[in-house]
Amino acid sequence: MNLKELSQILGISQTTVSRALNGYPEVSEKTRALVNAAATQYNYQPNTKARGLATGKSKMIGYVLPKASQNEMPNPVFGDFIAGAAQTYGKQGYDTTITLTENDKQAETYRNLHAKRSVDGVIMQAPKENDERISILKKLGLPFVVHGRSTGSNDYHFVDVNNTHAFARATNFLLDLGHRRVALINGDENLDFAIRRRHGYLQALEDRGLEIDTGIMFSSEMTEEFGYRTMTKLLTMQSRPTAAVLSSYIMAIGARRALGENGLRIGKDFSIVIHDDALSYLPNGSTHPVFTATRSSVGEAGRLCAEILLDIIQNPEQKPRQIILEAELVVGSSTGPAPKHD
Amino acid sequence: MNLKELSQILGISQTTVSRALNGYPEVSEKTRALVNAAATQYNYQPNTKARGLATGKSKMIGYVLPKASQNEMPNPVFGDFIAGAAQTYGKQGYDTTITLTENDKQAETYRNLHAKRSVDGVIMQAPKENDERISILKKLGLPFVVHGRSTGSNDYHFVDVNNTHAFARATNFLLDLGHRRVALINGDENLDFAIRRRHGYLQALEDRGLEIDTGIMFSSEMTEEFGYRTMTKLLTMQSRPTAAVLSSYIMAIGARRALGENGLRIGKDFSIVIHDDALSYLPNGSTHPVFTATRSSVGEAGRLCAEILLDIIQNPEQKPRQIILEAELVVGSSTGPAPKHD
DNA sequence: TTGAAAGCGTTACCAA
DNA sequence: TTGGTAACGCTTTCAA
Repeated sequence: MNLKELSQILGISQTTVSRALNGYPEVSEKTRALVNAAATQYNYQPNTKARGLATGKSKMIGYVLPKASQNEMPNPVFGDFIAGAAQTYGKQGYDTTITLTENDKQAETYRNLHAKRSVDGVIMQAPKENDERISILKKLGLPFVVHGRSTGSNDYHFVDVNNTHAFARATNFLLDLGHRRVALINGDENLDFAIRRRHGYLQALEDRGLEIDTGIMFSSEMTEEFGYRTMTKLLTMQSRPTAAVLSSYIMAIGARRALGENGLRIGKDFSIVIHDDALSYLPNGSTHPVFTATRSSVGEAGRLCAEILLDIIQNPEQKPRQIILEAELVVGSSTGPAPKHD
Repeated sequence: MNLKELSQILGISQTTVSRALNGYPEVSEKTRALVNAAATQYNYQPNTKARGLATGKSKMIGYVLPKASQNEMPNPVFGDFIAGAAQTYGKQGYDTTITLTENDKQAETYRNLHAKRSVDGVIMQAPKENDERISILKKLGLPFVVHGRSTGSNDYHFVDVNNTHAFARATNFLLDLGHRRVALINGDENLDFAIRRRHGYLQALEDRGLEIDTGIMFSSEMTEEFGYRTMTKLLTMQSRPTAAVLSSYIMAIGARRALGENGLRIGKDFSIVIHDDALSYLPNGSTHPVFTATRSSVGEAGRLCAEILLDIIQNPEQKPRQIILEAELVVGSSTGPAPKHD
């Protein structure tokens, strides 16, 4: 069923039918009622492409995912993120499209997306320092919102978590318990968020005048395996740490395994604090000893990104909206005082 | 840059330019070269909507996700699934669109997607028994491939894992070790895959004439929490099982925690076999003791679904292609013989 | 308040 | 081998 057919059935011009359906005020209530009834009856829905062509808008939001991060992106974090956003889009009649691309072809992908006019705006994720994608999007004039921040430029819209603060607090939490050697098990420090987390960790140590030991600071792709290997390594050190701050729940699972294998009990022999952006697989009211976690809701971030993006699509030329969310501190049962050690 | 502008620059008609770009044979090599050069130079990309309108194809594949399954879908499994597929789409110039919808409005969403002509085909996931979505998609004439199967009808394209076999084998594996009371910790048995897994488990027990005890068979949403609670419950039973088959890795993490808290060692005091569709966060060559796992690659399934879908979009009226993948059996180090018990 | 017609950027048909 | 033109299905301008 298309407009032409519908208007013929009704014996009214396409113009009027279109106007009635789109809520133009100049349509008489009588015809509007007629038209709406018929539209419902025949389940008429305007052809997306035709409408888009006529209006110059595609009503589509793009997400570009680099293939290289297949282990990183299509994980619970990304799922939560896009789920939070999709809801907002849906309400305003926008759809979501995902494009997978080579890691080094992201810029090109954005360019093409724009050239083909297939999206009205995009969300950019996982920025690096001085991320080139930002300048390209700016040059293209394609509306975009960044999830995260890219140190280096400042005039773009973003939603980020206060990673620095979250990690400073997490580290302080352990220092307050009396720990003096606290390890850092961080995500890939090519990414901006991991750099900030590191800063927070270092800041907390420096504030107390504690010595920095890069030998107990680790950074890599956030996998269970990396958590396991790193914790195993930590435990064999001669002057071994008594606590650690971890950059994701999945790494913590690996770390926990390593502790278990070495007969160490969490909170007794070794304390950890985990930061995770999602923790979505842990339902509320969980009996899980989350140890001590700082958690940020990536779903919330996704929703905020979506709202800002739709707003700037509809009225551009706003000055950058920049939102920094505070991570929530969840104190569980398993982080005890510093064990006596060495 | 659009066709008109490009053709004016070249001093050639739009028709010819379009033909050159689309590889029509009747274009002279000279003009084709000219056109291609100019297209590259100006980064001309045909407007998706205009092309779609003219050709009647949208070059879009739809994924409809029910909100209710926010804990279920936007998880590693879904991520892997869509990542595998997106690659195939990309190669053939298709894009992917995701629509989030209320759980009970999925049928409506498919209908609208079709009415708006915004997709050429869809992938359907997580079928129930006699899933109504299948009959609706058939009625609409919208090409679709199901990831999984829906007992009840048979004339549709699908890619599924042999869940029955995987679980029969997993159970037999434990029975072969001497276990006689093997528990089942399954996913939500409203879903077809979980029903099949249950069948496989029961089959293995029946084949040996063992008694079925529904008191040690559990089914719910697959979360760590459920794994923890269930295992805890199992361990307090007076005639407690000595082994269990688990329906996902995330539940196994919870189960492992329960075992640890009760001082039981996996493979010594209690054996488990895990089935998981993804295990993507466990890199290859992992030192992780996957215990014993049967694993199926959901990425592979995603790719196959994508290939079939593109094929039936291009030439419909094929008889149903139905692929059943065998899960891989990964034997780790931690599943020991049946512990002496009671 | 309604309608005719132009226009959005392609592809595809028919002539040349 | 090339070009003019209709058609895709909608919105929007202009007239009535």
